[in-house]
Amino acid sequence: MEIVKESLILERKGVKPTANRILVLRTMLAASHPISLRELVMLLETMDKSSIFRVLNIFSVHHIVHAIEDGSGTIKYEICSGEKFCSIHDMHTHFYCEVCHQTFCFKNIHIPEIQLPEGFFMDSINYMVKGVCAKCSRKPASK
Amino acid sequence: MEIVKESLILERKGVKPTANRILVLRTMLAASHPISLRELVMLLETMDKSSIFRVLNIFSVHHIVHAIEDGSGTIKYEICSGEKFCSIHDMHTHFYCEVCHQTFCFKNIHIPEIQLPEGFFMDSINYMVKGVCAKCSRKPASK
DNA sequence: TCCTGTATGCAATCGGGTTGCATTTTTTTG
DNA sequence: CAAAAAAATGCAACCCGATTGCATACAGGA
Repeated sequence: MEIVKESLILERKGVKPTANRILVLRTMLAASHPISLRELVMLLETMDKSSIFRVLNIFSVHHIVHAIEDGSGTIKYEICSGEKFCSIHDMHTHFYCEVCHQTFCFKNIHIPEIQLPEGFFMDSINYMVKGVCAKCSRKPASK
Repeated sequence: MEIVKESLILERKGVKPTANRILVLRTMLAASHPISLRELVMLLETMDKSSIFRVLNIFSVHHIVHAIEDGSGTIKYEICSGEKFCSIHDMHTHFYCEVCHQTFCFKNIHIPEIQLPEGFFMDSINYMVKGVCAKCSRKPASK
């Protein structure tokens, strides 16, 4: 329950730990799923959307979070798992439920690797599965 | 070089072959890469954006094209390869070049399958690799 | 304390995607 | 074949997430 846990994370990645940045990081750590800018705006009433946006950008550059596109149209952000940076082997599969519009992390399902053609260099991979999640597939029509 | 090739494709998939739809389909067949609505608007000066948009939607529903999200922020559309519909096994890997902003199809690299957790059902998969393409990696700074 | 660079909030803008509605075109029907 | 109905299209407007310009607030160093 250290108060400064977030500060340490930020400093270790070379980001000055301002109050807002700690706030964003703490909120994202508490969230159990990849989170959108919109959600963060709702959760952080004290912060402006643009400030959150800029914090997320800084976090991305410094490999504190990475963006995932789940096909919902809005970008989701997720805390990087690796200490140094996110390598392919740290990346995992994501699942987007078309019913409840939630994005799930399958942390234990790593992305299968492929062999790229000559001359192509990889920066990141996104393995997105769309469908219906366990909860929504259980209750057919709960509108 | 059959004039009615596109018509046949459309009819086989249950879509009435109007002039505009044939036009869109022909343009997409001619394009060697997944194409965005924006590109289609530029290529098809006679058609309105909303009309192209609606044609693409109809095509999607009838499995003539499918949408892929390459992480560029704009949706790309690609002709379905399968006769009947696009199954997982028809799906292939895509590559988005962060330099030239083009999306490539690796038609011969099929998406490796994963095992979903209990209760999760799959509709579609997107396997997106981001990085630098062969052409852009050859010429370092050609701005 | 003063100065400088960074961080932040506010408001405006941008752009892709989408929709409402009137018009045109096609199909159906008498 | 003409009238009526249905489908397709174009135009303009709208929605909404993402992004930026700018003025202010703040932190750290001289």
